[in-house]
Amino acid sequence: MKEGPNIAGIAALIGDPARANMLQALMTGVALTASELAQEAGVTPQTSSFHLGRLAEAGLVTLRKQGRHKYYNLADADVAALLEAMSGIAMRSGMTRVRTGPKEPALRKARICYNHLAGEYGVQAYDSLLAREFLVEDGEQLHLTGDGRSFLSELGVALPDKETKRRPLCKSCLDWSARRSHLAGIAGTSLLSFFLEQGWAKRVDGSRIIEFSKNGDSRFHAIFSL
Amino acid sequence: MKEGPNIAGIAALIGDPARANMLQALMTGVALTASELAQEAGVTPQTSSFHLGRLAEAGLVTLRKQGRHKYYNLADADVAALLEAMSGIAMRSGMTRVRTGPKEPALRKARICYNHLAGEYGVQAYDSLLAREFLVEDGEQLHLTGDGRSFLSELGVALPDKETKRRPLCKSCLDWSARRSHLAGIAGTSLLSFFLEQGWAKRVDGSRIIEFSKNGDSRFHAIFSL
DNA sequence: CTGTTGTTTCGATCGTGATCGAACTATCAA
DNA sequence: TTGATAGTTCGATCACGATCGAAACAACAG
Repeated sequence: MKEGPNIAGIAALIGDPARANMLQALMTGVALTASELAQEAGVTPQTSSFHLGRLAEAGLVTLRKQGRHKYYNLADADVAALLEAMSGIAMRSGMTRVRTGPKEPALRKARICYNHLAGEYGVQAYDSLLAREFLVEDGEQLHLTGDGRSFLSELGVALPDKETKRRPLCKSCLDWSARRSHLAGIAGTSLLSFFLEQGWAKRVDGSRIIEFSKNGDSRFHAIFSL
Repeated sequence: MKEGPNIAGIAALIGDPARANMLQALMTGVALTASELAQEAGVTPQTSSFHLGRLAEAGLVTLRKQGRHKYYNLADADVAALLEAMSGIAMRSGMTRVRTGPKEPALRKARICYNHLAGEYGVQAYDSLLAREFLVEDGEQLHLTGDGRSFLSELGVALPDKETKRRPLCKSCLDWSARRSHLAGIAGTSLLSFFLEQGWAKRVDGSRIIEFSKNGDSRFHAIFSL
């Protein structure tokens, strides 16, 4: 009897602890199999299967089968952004899990968000590109300028020739820790890949933490100074 | 055993149909009493009280008592933004309520989001202010320029002298229908009030729809042209 | 003081949905 | 073929949380 989209539906979906754990695990950006996600959520494979079915049905995750495995991913950067936003509100509501480990500071510094770089490093890169007008904001639209394109290319960051509407080259994503935007979209993904390939940074075990080496850190700040 | 904020907590909170209805009702920006919200959600006052207690505890809503009434509001523009983002995903997931009424087009055109203007009109105003550099983006920060301030003042929009960190003058809010940003913050609130006071637009019953009069429409487009 | 209305607390009920055991279907490796 | 691993479907269980009746408390109007 009420107008509007069914908020409660997706919220209830994310509201289950097992599913929430799965989604958070997928925030690392890596594709995970059903059983890995079961492990991650602390449930048996059957229940995992049940939950993943619901998540896929709602379009929150996508899957591609490969042999006898099914690899799951977050459906979209939008979904990732939603989860980030929710993290932000959960944070300040004091609804942190009891054990707020020592990992958290590291998470604030640099972490992976779906498939791009977030945290202080992510925000700094974003602001730096913006300041030099390598990146321009136009409403919510975000565009890479000609200068910006050549800048990244010379650096060695791989970029596709042209962008489509479905997969925008640049996109801003809200950050729960810094309360600022950072770079998402294809360019964001490529940039993170670049850092990892150069060995300037690497992932920490199965968490979302990105750790910069001493060398990588100075390189990063040289390139993305303000 | 897991790091990070408890996403599942707030999601579960929003996931209950009754609470979701309440929150959506509060998206109109008006303060509502506990019994009005009970009506809105289709539950008895007791259950309403129960739910509101939980929502307030989690910091999703705030309340101020006035006599024997308790007026509830969304806690924050951030909460409103989260609900908007969720609407967006619920939309495209095809999780709309069975009866997708004729209201929806009107909602896309212009609607109230917490306490500011959203929809096509909101986006246009935002873009227009940005194009004339009355508004500048700086990361996620948003600033009103001197020109912008005098522009709005001359128009007749009331603005406070200075902004605090807690209540920023300008803020961008993501739009589920247009997938763009629109203006939130104090300036956004004042702007909407201005439209309503001038009689250029008015609310439709208890919904989120904002309806512009023929005169108001032409005035609006004259001011916020692109 | 006695009514009326708004809101809350308590207790009991009841339904929905998460969970797992068991059995079943795929895919691959010998 | 046999065996092993990944994933699913079915059915039954079980707990949590939403719900409401009854009764209390709070704020007002006579």
